[in-house]
Amino acid sequence: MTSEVADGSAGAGEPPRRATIRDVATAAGVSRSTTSRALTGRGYVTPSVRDRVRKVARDLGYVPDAMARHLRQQAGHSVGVLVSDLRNDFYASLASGISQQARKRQYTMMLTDDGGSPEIEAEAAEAFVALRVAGVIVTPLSADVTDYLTRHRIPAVEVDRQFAAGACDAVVVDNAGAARRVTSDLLALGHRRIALVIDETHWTTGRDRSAGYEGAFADAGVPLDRSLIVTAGWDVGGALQEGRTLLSLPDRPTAIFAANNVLAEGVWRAAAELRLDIPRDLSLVSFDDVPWMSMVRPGITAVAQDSVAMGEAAIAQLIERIQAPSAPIRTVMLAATLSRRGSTAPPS
Amino acid sequence: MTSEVADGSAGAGEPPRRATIRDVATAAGVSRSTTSRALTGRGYVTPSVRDRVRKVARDLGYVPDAMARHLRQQAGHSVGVLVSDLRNDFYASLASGISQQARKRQYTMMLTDDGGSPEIEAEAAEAFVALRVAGVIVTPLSADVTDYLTRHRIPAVEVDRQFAAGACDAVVVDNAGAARRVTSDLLALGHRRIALVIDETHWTTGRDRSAGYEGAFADAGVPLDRSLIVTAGWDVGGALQEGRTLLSLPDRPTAIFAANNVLAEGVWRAAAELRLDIPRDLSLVSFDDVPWMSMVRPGITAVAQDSVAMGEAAIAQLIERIQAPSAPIRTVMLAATLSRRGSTAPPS
DNA sequence: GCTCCTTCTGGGATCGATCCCACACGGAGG
DNA sequence: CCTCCGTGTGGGATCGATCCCAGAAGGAGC
Repeated sequence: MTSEVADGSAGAGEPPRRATIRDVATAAGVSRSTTSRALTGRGYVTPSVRDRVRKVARDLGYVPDAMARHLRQQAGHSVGVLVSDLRNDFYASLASGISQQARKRQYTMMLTDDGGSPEIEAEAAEAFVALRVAGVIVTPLSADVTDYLTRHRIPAVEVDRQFAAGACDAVVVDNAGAARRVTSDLLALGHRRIALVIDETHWTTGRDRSAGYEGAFADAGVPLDRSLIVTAGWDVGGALQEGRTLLSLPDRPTAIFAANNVLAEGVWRAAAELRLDIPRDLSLVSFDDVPWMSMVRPGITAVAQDSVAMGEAAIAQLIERIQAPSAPIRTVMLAATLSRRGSTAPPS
Repeated sequence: MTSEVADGSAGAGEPPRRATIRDVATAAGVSRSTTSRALTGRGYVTPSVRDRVRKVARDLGYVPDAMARHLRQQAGHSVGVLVSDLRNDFYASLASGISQQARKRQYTMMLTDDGGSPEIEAEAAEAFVALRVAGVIVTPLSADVTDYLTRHRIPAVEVDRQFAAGACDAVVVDNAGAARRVTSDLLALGHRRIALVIDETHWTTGRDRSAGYEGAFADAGVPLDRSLIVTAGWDVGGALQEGRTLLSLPDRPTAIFAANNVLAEGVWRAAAELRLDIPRDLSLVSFDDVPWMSMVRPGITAVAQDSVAMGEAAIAQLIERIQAPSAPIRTVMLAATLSRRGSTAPPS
């Protein structure tokens, strides 16, 4: 970024073609081959020639065409990233972690936000194939994505959710363990009517988190009331709606475990609307520790996933897969930590 | 994404080359030219041939190589996006808006998060040039980026901040007007010691927001105490530190205007630490309305920028620029709205 | 003097898709 | 019968960079 672009002459009308390796070669008085060797550093070049070529390239503002290079080398140097919703703090910081690590490894990142739509997810996957990305990191909405990418020999890593278990590398947190732990804590405080507000229970994160919740009941020998497991979709509005219903029941739950930050926001807003005091009238715990949870009074106890670390782990896994395409498939499970705050108390 | 990838035969060992247009042509029994015309829809093809070619392509799982296509056409179909910090809600939803609009227009998005570092910003710009993106949308850290891109004939649009005024298209909100409005409101409530906590005051957003703040004092004929203008950097920690200092002064301000959501978070946390009651002990207003501001009690009055709309406007502007490279340069200014909540009151 | 090796350079093919151009075919019109 | 035009198809050049290979130049060793 330090040098000037070649600009023909001072006039204004000339076609402002961008400098190619041919221009550099001509200006330096050597062949294209030599120029290429001088710039990439691969192969023999006399030092003096190398320096001259490099200087000329800089003076011309030459930037090699990544398209042409990758076409020839049959391997791109970008990673595709496909997340569900950038406006959700969790995905945003995941993307942020991936972006930083990718850059450190000299990869550029192509990011798409599928908004939870499988059609858009499929389109994005096709775009990644067309662009010949080196690999893809995805928070999948179905098993199709990684299946499709794998058929096209593009390494893929599933993050957060895991659909193609055993068929694709993955980086997840210990959803079941963390869910069991927070539920056990609520049971130990004396709660019995503990609701689970969750997006869905058939897929991976939802399945594991609800399994952990159920497991805690089993551990404690407390019978489970399945009517307290409510699926609330993927937006704050839905969770708000479900929260209102749940908290208006004659025998409303004394505690709620919200399975992610969006659901927690909805439930929290519902409780605020109904003027329920946390934790006196309601204990609330959440998955995904996001900033607002330590700002509201009382703070919300939450399972913290280190999303930046997840992004890093995903990139690391992807790079290994690119370098060793036939190494055994691996699932990395990260531990989750618990941020205890003031949103839980014994039932009154 | 519906079809299978060609897989030679049932065996395992064959080199799994990906299908090219040549394979499609051979399988359909026509030439590459005809195949290209059939698939792109440009030029004459007999309908029966067209359909046959398309079917063959689908059966083979053929996905055209975007690298090769763009190399030939000398024009990429991705837009580069460069934002400061994805973990900040404002930039994340900006990116989200851009992503959605870009996809609608059949562009893919290359996103980089520069973390506030001009070096990374410069690197990213160079990567965009190398990738021959069709255009770039950037929240600039210096005038260099758009200058560099412009020299390389890559259309660029500055969003949020504006460095290269007059040299580059831009989409901004009415920072000065909105800042003046909220400051006037505070003055009208009777506040006189109103602090401004801001990231910096020399660049565009900071300059305009502080100009609005100062303008309101001038309008009201109230003298300004410049010691109450504090620059607090770009992270929550810095703002927290400055907030502590400011709020521990013997004659501490009765109101604070935080110039963005990160600064507001820091100030809010400082006030909470010092057990100051909002709005009784301190009135607080902010720029950037993010979810937590409507969750804490009382809610924080904030200037709301519609970041999704900003993203849309930026893409629209960029596409126009791509289509008309020499049209007059334009700055689009969006209005900001005010979300009034309970965080302000007359000084006690 | 001859071979052999190392160092260095340039020519041309290559990646995959597009697109210009030449040409073939068949029917209409003079 | 010959030309002209519209329709449809294939051959080959092209985009920009890389890389294989041939070969030149120069020094060492026998």
